[in-house]
Amino acid sequence: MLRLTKKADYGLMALKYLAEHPGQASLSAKDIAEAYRIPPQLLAKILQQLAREGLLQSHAGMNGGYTLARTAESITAFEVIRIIDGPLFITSCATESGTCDLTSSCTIKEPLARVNDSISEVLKKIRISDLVEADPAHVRHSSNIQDLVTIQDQIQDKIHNA
Amino acid sequence: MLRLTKKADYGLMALKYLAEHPGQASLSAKDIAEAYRIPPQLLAKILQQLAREGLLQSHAGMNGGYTLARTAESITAFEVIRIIDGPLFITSCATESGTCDLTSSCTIKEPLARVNDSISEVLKKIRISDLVEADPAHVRHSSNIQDLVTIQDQIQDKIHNA
DNA sequence: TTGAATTAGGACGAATTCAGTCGTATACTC
DNA sequence: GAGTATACGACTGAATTCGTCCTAATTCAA
Repeated sequence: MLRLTKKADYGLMALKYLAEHPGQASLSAKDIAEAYRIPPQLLAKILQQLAREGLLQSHAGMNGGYTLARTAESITAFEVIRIIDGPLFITSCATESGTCDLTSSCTIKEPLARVNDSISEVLKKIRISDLVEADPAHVRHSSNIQDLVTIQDQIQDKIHNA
Repeated sequence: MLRLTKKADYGLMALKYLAEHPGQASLSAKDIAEAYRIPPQLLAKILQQLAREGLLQSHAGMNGGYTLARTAESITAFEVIRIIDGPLFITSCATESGTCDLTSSCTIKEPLARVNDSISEVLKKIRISDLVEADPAHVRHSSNIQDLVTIQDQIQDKIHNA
């Protein structure tokens, strides 16, 4: 099925929310959880992870909470997913270095490693700021996303004409 | 983690194996399972699924087994994965039509739906025949894969120069 | 300085998904 | 009919994911 975990989803949503409310003082896990109806304690742990990895700045105590530690433009979906879900491997046997550590019997992995890379690259192009502007009515005009769509078309054409 | 299930892996491996042995009469699930040290009964079910969906031609009885129902060039990794793992959704709430069926609270989904599309496209470019020629030493010259890599570079450039 | 709000984080359990097995029926070949 | 396969549903155990609970530690403010 190749899907993100809910945690990663929640993490992206939370970062988006923070990016949407830049003026305010820090927002608590509870605030964000209520906004999206996410289990608060679960979200809390996700935010802690993101803070530990330097994506968020945390602030304990009264009126505490989280703020983005970096700009929304500089945080990619790839980073977020990687922090929350761990390294992304499409195959079940690949290692971080890119090769398969099973027996030589599995030779499928080489091309799939490339798929893996492609997915990574796509995710690296998606920034938190892209999520913010992603109002369904206007998303087609979002520059970065549009780039991806365009290039997707190029791929189509290229293969088609091959 | 965003990974394929073992079943999908096994399915791809089996198809690759069949594509590599075109001359022979049909190969049994047991034959293939032994070649890759996969649990035979598990592989059997996977092959049954693929046969049901028209990717394989099955043949019961003595000297029976499976053969590719279509050419290795015409079967894509996307199809295989979809048949085995079901529709591929990167988000946990997306529907087959592409939109999110949760409350409006989750607005992340639009851009991620595009990621989803991108991944699908990449997987559609990988054909079983690509797996066959994917000897590590020569994979870089495999035309189709090379296309992907090249286009990936184009994406890099395009974004970089934006 | 006390108390409420908040982050930090470990331990745990429930729910779901995945992997693999078993048993039985059916089809085909010899 | 015997032997070899596929077909397929039911089931179990393992792994993963999801979510909760509990207990600190931190910070602010009255």
